[in-house]
Amino acid sequence: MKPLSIGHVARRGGVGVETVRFYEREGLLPKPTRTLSGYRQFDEEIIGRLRFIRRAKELGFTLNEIKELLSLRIDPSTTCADVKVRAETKIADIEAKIDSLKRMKLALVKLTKACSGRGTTSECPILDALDCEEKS
Amino acid sequence: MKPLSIGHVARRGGVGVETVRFYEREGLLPKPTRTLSGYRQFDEEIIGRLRFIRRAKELGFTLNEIKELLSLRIDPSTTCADVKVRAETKIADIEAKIDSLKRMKLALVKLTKACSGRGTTSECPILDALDCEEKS
DNA sequence: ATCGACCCTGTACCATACTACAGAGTCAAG
DNA sequence: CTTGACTCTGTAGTATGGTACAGGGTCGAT
Repeated sequence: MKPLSIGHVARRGGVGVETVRFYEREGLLPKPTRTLSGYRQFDEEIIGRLRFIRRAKELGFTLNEIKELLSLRIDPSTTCADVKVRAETKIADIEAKIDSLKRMKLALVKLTKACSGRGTTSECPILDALDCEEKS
Repeated sequence: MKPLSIGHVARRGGVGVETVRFYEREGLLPKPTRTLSGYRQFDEEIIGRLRFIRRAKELGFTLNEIKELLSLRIDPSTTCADVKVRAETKIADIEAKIDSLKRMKLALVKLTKACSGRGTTSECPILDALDCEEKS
């Protein structure tokens, strides 16, 4: 296998060159070997790793969580169950976010329903609700 | 009305002193008058404004959006309908976020269902799915 | 030999919403 | 008059996930 330049792996992994260097700094990618002139030399599997990162990001994992997933995979003593736990934790996180957003939405919907859409801002129930007079 | 110190409005508004100064810098609060020695002098209504900001944040508005809401309220030519449009836009934003999170969750649930939780990471369907072999 | 495309490091910057100082001045109570 | 609580400005740091240079060096083709 001939080594690939950073530009190559970036293109094929669907990220920018700067992003590859950023991931390397952050420990998501191993330190690659270098040519005599200092150029990074990657091999094919790094492209898979970049795609892994992209997919995990799409699933809502942060870079730190992805780093953990990657280290789980590398450590031979971890089991499939360990990975499953991470995924389940992430599902719970996502559910909590969804609930919170639903509550926000409900509150806003209530406000817009109360609002006729007519008149000036001085009689706007939306702003009034946010105002929440100190009197109370 | 006697003027209030920054510490007072911060406590009563439910935020920190630094946050009040930050909001002032960001244009969410008007520049207060000062004592001869340079201390800020707020009046009661600022506490309401701080609560307005807190509530709007809870509803998912960013500080920039809140700044707009506040300026809408101040500008006498804007109508209640203008505010309603902002609220409806925010509802649509929130719905989009919820949908995106639901898709993430679904994908993760599928993966965890495929995963027996037994065996080593080399046979983990979750990691495999993220891997997405280059062969394909 | 020269040109453009690529690569290197290091630093600074984007948005978001604060938070944490340092180092100084002020105010009110005892 | 001292002490402690409070305030001031200005700067820098937090986490997140990068992006954008500047100012160089290198590689391959012509």
